[in-house]
Amino acid sequence: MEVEAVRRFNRVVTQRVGALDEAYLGRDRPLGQDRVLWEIGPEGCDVRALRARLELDSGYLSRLLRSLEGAGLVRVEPSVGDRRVRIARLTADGVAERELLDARSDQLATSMLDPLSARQRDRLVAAMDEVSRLLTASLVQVEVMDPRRAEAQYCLEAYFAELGRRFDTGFDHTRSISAGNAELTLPAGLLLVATLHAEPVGCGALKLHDGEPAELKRMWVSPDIRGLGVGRRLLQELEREAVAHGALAVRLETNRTLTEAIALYRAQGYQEAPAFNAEPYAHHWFEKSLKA
Amino acid sequence: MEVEAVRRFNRVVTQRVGALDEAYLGRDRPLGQDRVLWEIGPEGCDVRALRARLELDSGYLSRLLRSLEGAGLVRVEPSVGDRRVRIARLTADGVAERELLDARSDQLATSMLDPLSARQRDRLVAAMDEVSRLLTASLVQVEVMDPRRAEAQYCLEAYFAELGRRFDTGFDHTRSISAGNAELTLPAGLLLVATLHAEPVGCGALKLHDGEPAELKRMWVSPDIRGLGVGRRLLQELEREAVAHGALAVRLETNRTLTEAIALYRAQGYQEAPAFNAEPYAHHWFEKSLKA
DNA sequence: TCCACCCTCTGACTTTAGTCAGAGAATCGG
DNA sequence: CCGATTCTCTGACTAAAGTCAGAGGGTGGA
Repeated sequence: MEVEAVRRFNRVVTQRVGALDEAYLGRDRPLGQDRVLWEIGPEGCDVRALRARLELDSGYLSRLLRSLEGAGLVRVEPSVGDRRVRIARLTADGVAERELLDARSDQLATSMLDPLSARQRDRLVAAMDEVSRLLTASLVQVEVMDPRRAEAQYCLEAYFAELGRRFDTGFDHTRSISAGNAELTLPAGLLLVATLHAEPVGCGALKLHDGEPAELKRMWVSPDIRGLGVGRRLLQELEREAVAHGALAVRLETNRTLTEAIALYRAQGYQEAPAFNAEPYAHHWFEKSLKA
Repeated sequence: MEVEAVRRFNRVVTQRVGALDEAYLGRDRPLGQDRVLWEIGPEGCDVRALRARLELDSGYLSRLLRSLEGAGLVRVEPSVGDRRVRIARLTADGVAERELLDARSDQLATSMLDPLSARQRDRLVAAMDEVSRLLTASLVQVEVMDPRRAEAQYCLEAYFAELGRRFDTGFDHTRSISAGNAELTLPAGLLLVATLHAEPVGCGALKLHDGEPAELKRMWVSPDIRGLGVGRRLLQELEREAVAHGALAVRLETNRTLTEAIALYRAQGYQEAPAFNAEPYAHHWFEKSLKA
């Protein structure tokens, strides 16, 4: 049974990784401090970002930083731009401690591989990779988002930038058919954004036309997480939304350089169709019926 | 790099499993209490065993049990056989709570699979299985052990019992060539025992003969963990020990029904040889040179 | 300039986890 | 039956983790 296997996995892994984590890391220092030390990184990091990434209470984090400062591992100084924000930086000692943590993490990893034969090692590493990838994939959340929000804007800009890089002709969005913020807000349309750890990693939009097929726009997935099925999920969610808003079909146009996207559309049942608009950057037009 | 992959795995998994563990379990009750509640099980369990399995301080465990008793989830009563020992049993409420925990663990597992496509799910489950298996394998420890210790005796008895079941003729160890406790203690010989979480899961022994090949005896691996390479590890360790004690070769006899063992010997470079003793239960004799 | 809001910090808590030293019953071996 | 040992429990701690309220500077828009 699938659930059984997952539970067995959870048990074995938390036991193994958890136990070793404690054995190797956080020996001299409480684990909380180590996590902060690690997260600050060699470049330094402002306190606000630390709090967000580690999900710590501001009072608690402040205290942890105070301890690290006391130990001479960290300096906290006001940011230059906004003097409410403070930036934590590692001292030379702090950098050294962090490297020690790094080395210990390596040891930990090695200790998991050591007792195995070369062949088992290869298989374990491959399986771990697979698990990492797929668990990451399962952490991605897809939701309807106001296109004016920062995460949405980030995706749209990344999308345009990528088109600019990939199209033979470059890309000037003022020449292309529009899909502005208003057009991507209900009832005119909507924007889906995929996030991973609250960071935007993909998007896809729909323009709704009463009685006409819905138009699919702005499909983009961050290069960092391609191959995890996020594009497929966005597409399926968009189709669900289209149906929910009364569309009987979806259609879209795309550029010949976007080969993964074209493959995705075909795999999801989209049929190549004659041009239904005059998008100057398009080479292919697709359509899919959404009738049950 | 292998170590990189393992570290990425550790990071992703502790984040994912750890975060969800806390979200789903231990909501009403501290996690320590939940672990105890779970470990007691529907049958009840004596306090000593709980302490060993959860590796808890006796005072601490006692307090946890007191809290659970206070909440009406657990009854602790003296054992009938030995009245120093006390047995913890779940009350009706306790059983219900434990089932709730169980259901939550299932939900947790489901929430990991849910966002994935059927194909990704299959791959994730397969990879998790592989990781569970191989991490379990890497937790197995092999060490020289006094054959009189309980773990050693457990293995030897399990070994005899299995021979009894598998040999066409049954097995009476008084008719077989001996390898008693004294013969498996240095300098006459030695016994290796493999343990997983301090429980014996396999063994293998060596009888040393000055100037003659060492004799390999008592190779056994618990059915629960076959296929994890523990047999191979035992065999390799035995060969190392044989070399360390001056043997230039190892030899062994075996019964035709022990097909996995025979395959293992062949795979590890053992050559079938003429009978070097009159073991009544043997059909095959193997030998391997240990010269560098 | 004023006011609302941000960001970080301190002080004053609570809860969880865990350790250590015995006390007090029960058992076992001789 | 005695003494050593085993098992569990209580009391008295400590450390880590985390929460909450509010103080006190800083910023940015009306």
